[in-house]
Formats: sequence, C-alpha cells, structure tokens
Amino acid sequence: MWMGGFTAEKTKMNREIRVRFAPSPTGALHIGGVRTALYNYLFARKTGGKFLLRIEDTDQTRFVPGAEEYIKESLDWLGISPDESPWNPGDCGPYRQSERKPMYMQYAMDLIEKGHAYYAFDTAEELEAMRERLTAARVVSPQYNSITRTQMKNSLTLPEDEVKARLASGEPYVIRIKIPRKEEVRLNDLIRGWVMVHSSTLDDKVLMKSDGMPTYHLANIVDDHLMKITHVIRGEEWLPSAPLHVLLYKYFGWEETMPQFAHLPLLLKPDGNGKLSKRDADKHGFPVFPMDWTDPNSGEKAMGFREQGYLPEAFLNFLAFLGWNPGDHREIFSLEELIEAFSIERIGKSGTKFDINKAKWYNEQYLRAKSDEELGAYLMADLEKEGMQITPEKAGQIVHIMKERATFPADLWKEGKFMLIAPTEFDEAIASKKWNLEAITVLKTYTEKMSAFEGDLTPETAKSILEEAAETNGIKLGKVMQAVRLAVTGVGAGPDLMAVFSIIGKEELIKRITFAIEALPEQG
RNA sequence: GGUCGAUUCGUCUAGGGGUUAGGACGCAUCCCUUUCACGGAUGAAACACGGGUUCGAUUCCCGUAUCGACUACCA
Repeated sequence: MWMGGFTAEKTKMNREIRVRFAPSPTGALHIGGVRTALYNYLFARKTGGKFLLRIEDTDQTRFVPGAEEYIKESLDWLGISPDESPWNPGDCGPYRQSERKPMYMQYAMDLIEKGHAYYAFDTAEELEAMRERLTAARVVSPQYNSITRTQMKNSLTLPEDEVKARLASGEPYVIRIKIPRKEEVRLNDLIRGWVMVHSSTLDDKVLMKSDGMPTYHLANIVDDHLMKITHVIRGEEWLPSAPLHVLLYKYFGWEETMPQFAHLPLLLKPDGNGKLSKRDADKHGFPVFPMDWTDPNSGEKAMGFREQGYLPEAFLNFLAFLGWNPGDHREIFSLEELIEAFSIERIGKSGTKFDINKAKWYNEQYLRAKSDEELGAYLMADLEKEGMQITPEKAGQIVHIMKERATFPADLWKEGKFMLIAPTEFDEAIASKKWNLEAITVLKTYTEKMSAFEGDLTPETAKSILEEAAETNGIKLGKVMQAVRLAVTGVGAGPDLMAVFSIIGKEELIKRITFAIEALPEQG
C-alpha cells in the first residue's frame, strides 16, 4: 500500500515517451494543425520518444479524398514525418480509426457492464424536442445529462425486456456515457496547471454512434491507451472536453497510464478576434495552409505556403515561435536547434495572432543564408519555364547580387530579369530628372571606350572605364549615375550597377546604351 | 446564457514583489552608398481596470471588463 504511489510514478516515468498527431482527413491541414504536429514532433525528438500519426476518420460523412495524402506530403515537406503512421506502421496499428472500427464496441460494452454507459434510442427529432422544451423552460444549458436522461428513451428508463427487444430488432441506438451527478473532475495540464470542472456541467456524450462508429471521445481514449501514448499535445479547443476524457480513463481503469495533457494556445486572426480561418487568408492575401489545396467537392482553391515561395525551414522556424520561445533572444533556429531548445514549459498560455510579416522576414533570413549555387538552381528552373537558359555561373552571379533584396526565390527572377532582358521602356520620373546632355555625353564616351576595351569586364574595370568617361568630359560621375542606370536597366533602383554591368557584358551594354540614347529625348 | 481559458509595445514575446520593463517583426530618423535594398545606429511604442496583501505590486490574491474556445450521433 505505502509503495503504491511510488510504483505508479515509476511505471509512468519508465515508459517510452510516445506522442501523436491526430488529424481528421476533412480537407487541407490547417496551419494550427501543422504547429500541433511540429510541437509533438519536437517533443518526441527532444525526449528520445516516438511521434505517431493517427488518422481520425470516424465521421465517414466528412471524409474528403486526398486529404490524407495532403497531410502526409505537408509533414514530409517540413521534414517532420511521423515514426509510425498509416503509411509507415509500427506495432500499434492500424493507424486509421476507420480500420480500427471492430475494436471499439468491446470497450463501450465494458463501460455498460460497469454501469458507466448506457444505450439510448432517442431519435434526432426527440433530441431536438428535448432541447426545445428545456430552452422554453429557461434551462441554462439544455443537454442530455443526469437529470434529463430520466425522461428520455434509454436503457436506464426503459424496462430491460424492451431494451433487449429494441436491440434485437435492429433498432438504431447510440451508447452514451453516464456522467455522475456530483463529482469534481480535475486534470493537471502541462501548460495551464490544474483545471477543475464539476461533472454537473458535463453532458452524457455519445460514445458509439448509431452507424457503429465510435465518436472522437471514445476512439481517442481507446487508441491513445492502446498506442501507449504518454502525452497528449493538442489544441486548446479540446480543453472543455478534457474532463470527459479523464473520466473515461478512470472508468476504463487506465488512470495509471493516463497521458499527460498539454493544451496549446490558439492561432488567432491577424486583425480583430477569433480563430484564424481560410477567410482571413483570402481577405489578406496570405496562406493559412502548408500547400496548395483544391477541394475535390466544391472545387474551391486555397493557397499554400510552399507554393507562395516559403522555404520549409523558414516556415518551420516561424511556426515554432507562434506560441513558444526559447527564453533568450535568439530567433533563427534550424530544426535540430529547435529540438534542442524545445520544452513544453516554455509554451505560452494565450492565443497568438498571426503576423505574415514575421513569416516573410524569416523567409528572407533563410533565403540570404543559402548558397549562390542553390539559389542559382532556383533561378535556372524559373528561366527554363520562360524558355530561357543560362549557365550555372551566370545564374550564380545574378542571385549573388539579388538575394539581399528577395523575399521569395521567385523574386530572384521577377526582380532580376532586367539583367537578361533589355529594357524597352524607361522610368519617366527618373528620365525627366536625370536624362540630360551631360549624361548623354558621358554615355556616348562610355560606349566608345567600352568598344575599345579588350579584356574581362569585371565590376572594377566597368567602373574605371565609366570614371574615365566622366573625367574626359569633366563631369562628376555622381551627377550622371542615375541616368546611366536608367539607360541600362530602365529603372532608377537596383543592385550595384557595376556588378550588373559585369553580368550583362560588354556587347549587350553597348547595345542598351545606344538604344537608350536613341529612344530617350533629352530633357532640359 | 453556461462551463473553461486568456490578458506586457500595433504584432510575437522576455521578465518578475523594488528593473531606465529587455528582444524581435513592423514603423520613423540618421549613417553607409551611384539608387533601391542589405547592414549599422537611434527613436516612438506596452504591464486592461478596480480593490486588497505588502514598506513597496506590472509581478501574489479577489473581483470587473474585454477577448476567445467549447456547448452535435464533427473532430
């Protein structure tokens, strides 16, 4: 007896840590779900445990084809693939609840035998009538509970013979949990501390549906137990039903191995209030899903972070900091560093508003850290789509001067195309201010000197020739620089001009300048 | 309505009985520079309110307000 508590603790502590991510395949995986998966993954890696994925598809009416593949691909893209899953099963399969269907009824029956659950035969209409009656009587929360169940059609009110007859006749029924009238239910949440709820505020939730499938409540307890889950890390929206789950563990006699709970703060809209939704994405023009998604039923499209040009490591870093921080001032974390620094204790309690600016900033940081070779490959791929080709060397040179000003890989081409395609139009505001006789004179001299130049056009040689051209005409280089840029690029802003010249090359440079002088009328 | 939860700059947050309340994003100014960007520097910007407890509260307690989640044979 005196050792009881000790052994229980010991048993608990010696168990291998196992956590799970349990999404429903009802559509694209929401960013909040991705964060939940990430925290589960980090916790498992940090503790040397296992990260499993279980598909919660007990609602067959909400099944969406492709959703499961979407979940898998999203996690793979981010590099946080589960150790055990439907497509990579371990010893606790199956990993789809629909495939576990035969397992649940015996547990529901166990509860009935113990007197913690009962059959109910009420139709949807009868339930609706009950709610209306209660609402009319100004009952604060109309629900199927210890009081109202005495007036409903269930195995608690019906004679035993009739219950048997109804069951035998194949009449549809559900199995409900019998919530005790007076009991304090408490749980120690890893993030929120002690949460206490009185059982009188709970209702007799359905455990087995009339289609023979369990509800989430039954299935998640049975499966977590069978899959030896030690920690349930999930969204805050589950907090209100957590006491029900605690009660179920107790009634099954599984208290000793009941997982610890950690309810994550919600991801909120960037403006106003409320949970982040697809509507916000459409409204603000940023994604809330990891990847593009087209709903197979409605045809509705949603954009993804991946297709928008977010790098997986940047997205991951951003996501990790939505509700968690390492406690110091570091901001940039690789997946390995996140694992090293992660702890549930440092997850915040309050909801987190979604700020796409921060996501962009992270992307810029990671983009700049990439090598010219890697980014050059991006650029070459983009160019190929346009039917153009350049050497890896040239691609490397271009991205080298472009990456400081890009947010997404696609910007490399979008913002840098002027280096491969000559301008046909010129920024009028710059032209009217800077395109004058002095500039034209210098540019003419420059093309002459450039034609005569034999050798490597490096940023340095390009510059010294330009300086000579200005000096020859007794003009200060700074005065005409903007015009020179305009002539070659068509615009007034961009990366270091001499580096651009070196990339463009001598022949093209002369062509562009000559064209500009012909095309642009001299201003005052 | 009920139950549960949350509340530090605009946003993400650190901190915690005595601090000039720290950092990051964004914003502004300046520097660098041939422009823009990068980078650097500087600046504006916060403890929801009211009561306690205390020598002292942003920090602890209690209320209030606000916001949110949940309240299905959905998860």
